[in-house]
Amino acid sequence: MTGQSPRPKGRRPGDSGTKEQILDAARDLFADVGFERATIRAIATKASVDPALVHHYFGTKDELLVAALQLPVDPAVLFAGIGTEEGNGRGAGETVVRRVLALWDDTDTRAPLLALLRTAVSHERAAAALGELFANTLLAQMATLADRDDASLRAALVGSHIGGLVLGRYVLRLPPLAGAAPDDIAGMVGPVLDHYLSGDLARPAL
Amino acid sequence: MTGQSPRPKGRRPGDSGTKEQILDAARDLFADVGFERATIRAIATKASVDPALVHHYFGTKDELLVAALQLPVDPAVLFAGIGTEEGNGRGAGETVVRRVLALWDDTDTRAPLLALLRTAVSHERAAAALGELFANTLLAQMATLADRDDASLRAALVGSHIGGLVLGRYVLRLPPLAGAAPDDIAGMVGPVLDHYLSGDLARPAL
DNA sequence: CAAAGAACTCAACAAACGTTGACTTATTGC
DNA sequence: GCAATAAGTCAACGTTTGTTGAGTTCTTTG
Repeated sequence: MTGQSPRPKGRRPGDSGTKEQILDAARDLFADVGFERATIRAIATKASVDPALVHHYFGTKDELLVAALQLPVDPAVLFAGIGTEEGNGRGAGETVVRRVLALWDDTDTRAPLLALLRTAVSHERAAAALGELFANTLLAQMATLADRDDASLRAALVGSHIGGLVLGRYVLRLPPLAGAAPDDIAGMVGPVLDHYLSGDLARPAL
Repeated sequence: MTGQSPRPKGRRPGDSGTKEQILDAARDLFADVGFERATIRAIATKASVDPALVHHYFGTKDELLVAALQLPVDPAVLFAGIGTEEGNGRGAGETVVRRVLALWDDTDTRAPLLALLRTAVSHERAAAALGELFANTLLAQMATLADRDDASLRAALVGSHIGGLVLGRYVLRLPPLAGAAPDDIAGMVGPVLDHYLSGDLARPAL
């Protein structure tokens, strides 16, 4: 092995999915080390590509960020059925927790979500995006509750509890949380979410 | 304004609290923009000091981080009384929430805490520190519950819920959470914490 | 009052960063 | 089949970064 395969110079024949490779690499690195430490050079290397190509496709690094942060999950699906007549009451919260954990336990979907969370905490723009995401989509799904005047507060309580769960299990990796089975967690947290969704906030029935 | 006061060259007379100024500046910047974007030069400028002095005192930037991350709050005080005979049952969770919010609403104590949270999400070392902090000190305060075999799980649930609350109110700034009065939040979240602390996790009394 | 050391600045280092422009190769439209 | 354009590499740019070593001024110790 003397010549270590110097990359060919021009365009590749056929349909190389290079653009997606770059996005995948970017999401992986954003998720692993956050926005600042994920250098364009590292992303390019991971995608087996020249750094200049990243700019050729996405322009500046910030633009690459917003391109990589496009959610692979429709949040409306996550909360589908919450607050409707059938989905209301017992089990709704548990279902949501189970869906969220399933999403985060799958390696493919975890990367972009972790990337979003990591950057949201340090990047003002991503924070706003995540905030709107929770506020709008969760609220929109709380159909039968939407007329209550405290609906957005209820949504915020639910969202923040789920956020804390994710933070503890996947970012901080608190042992009891990271080690527990999804069903167990859903069984314990779900009822609390139900309470936040439809219970009496002032006079809790505990 | 021709000569813009070039700094004197040697040691200052008297007792200049420069070391603390540097730590304060570091905490402010870590809290504002996170670890990576808080450059040593910016910290030094904010502290009205030469960048080299930062190294003179704290060595590498990572060492400055751990020095700045020393909590200004004894977490044991935060959870004092939780799980004891008097503090148990009604009101314990509400008290904790009120204490936590008071801490985060105070600008002086918020900076180092925000710095800790921001860096914990992107820095492996800070994440471990925050994790241990919650696990150990919260657990240690749950006196009467410590013999239960699920004590650490209960502590993790409480900690993650509080973490989510902080995340939503101070980092993402979700309007309903950021705008609510501390007492209102404590009234709604407190009972849930009580449930996590001493309620029946498997068969929730909702 | 001299010597040791702490506090402090200055100038510069090497490395890494995001970004750019010129160039080469394949594909597409007419 | 010939231009226009997209896909791709290469080498280099100007900054900014963390960090260092030498030098200067004050304080402390004996």
